[in-house]
Amino acid sequence: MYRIGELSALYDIKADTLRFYEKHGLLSPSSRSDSGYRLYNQDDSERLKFILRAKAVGFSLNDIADLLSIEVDKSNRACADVKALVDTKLEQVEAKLAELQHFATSLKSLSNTCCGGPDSAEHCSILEALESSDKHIIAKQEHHHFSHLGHKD
Amino acid sequence: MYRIGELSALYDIKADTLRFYEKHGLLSPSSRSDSGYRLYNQDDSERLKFILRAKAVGFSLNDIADLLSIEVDKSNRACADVKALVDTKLEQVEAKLAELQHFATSLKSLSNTCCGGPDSAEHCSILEALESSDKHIIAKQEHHHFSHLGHKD
DNA sequence: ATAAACCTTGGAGTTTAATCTAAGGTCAAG
DNA sequence: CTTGACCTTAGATTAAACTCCAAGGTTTAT
Repeated sequence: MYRIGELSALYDIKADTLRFYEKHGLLSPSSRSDSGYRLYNQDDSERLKFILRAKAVGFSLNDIADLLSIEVDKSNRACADVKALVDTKLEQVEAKLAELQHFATSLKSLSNTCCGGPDSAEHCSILEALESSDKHIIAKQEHHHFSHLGHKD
Repeated sequence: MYRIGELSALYDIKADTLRFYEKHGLLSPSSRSDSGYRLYNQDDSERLKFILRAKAVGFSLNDIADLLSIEVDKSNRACADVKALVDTKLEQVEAKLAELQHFATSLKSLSNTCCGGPDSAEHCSILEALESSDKHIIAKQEHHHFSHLGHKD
């Protein structure tokens, strides 16, 4: 069992943030001490980890509440409803994944192209890298027989 | 050349948002009409696309300004500085990618497990799926020896 | 030439997600 | 048995990212 200060320290957030999440229905401590202190158990901690992960990849607290509601009213929802909700979120996640992979490719290409030395960065630009990675994809489609050289997804 | 209303319509955002981005140094129109109307060109439009993509994957406008600054002061920065900045952002992107892949796996497993029918969703939970996908990974790693059980990160 | 639909600015208001403040209760250590 | 670090509540304040409003100028179609 963690008190609010212990759990918040564990995830490097403020105790206030945990109270805020509780007020907004995202995470309630599973019990209270005799004196009213919040007591969080391991499941509560897992749930918090989920919330923080989802937040880190760009979901709003409302989005996260939607996802968590799948658990909360488990037996009150038809499986079809749950599936629809999950599939919608899955589409969002996969769209984000595609964007991020695009970003990662561009950043890598930028990092590799860049001399890394003390010269001016005349040709270093994210936008150029994004453009050239677009072009690279097109080029790859037209020259697929070179695919064994630096194959990327 | 696009006027503010045209560009905002193109990306389904408010004209106010474009003025806000301008005020905060993220995107300025490359020119103005005689009467002072903002005129955005194709490069401006690309830059906006980048901003919206980065936002969608969870970067703050400050983060995005950092990334764009790589372009803005191109020849004023040493290549080494650019490389350091890019590599920092790349680490962030790859951390987000890992989180998202974790999510996508869990959501897929949830979607597959779920009957999708009119029955109650007794066993449908994101948290369970996240847990079980964790366990799955561990199970795979320890598949040949059952000597240690309950190993967790 | 005048309405409708655009645009300008400055400034105020909203939403989301915290974060802080005040006034007090709890608990372990000296 | 008091000091200091913790906790409680309600409510105020902050920061980021918009979003709206008022008062007026511009463009285009009838």
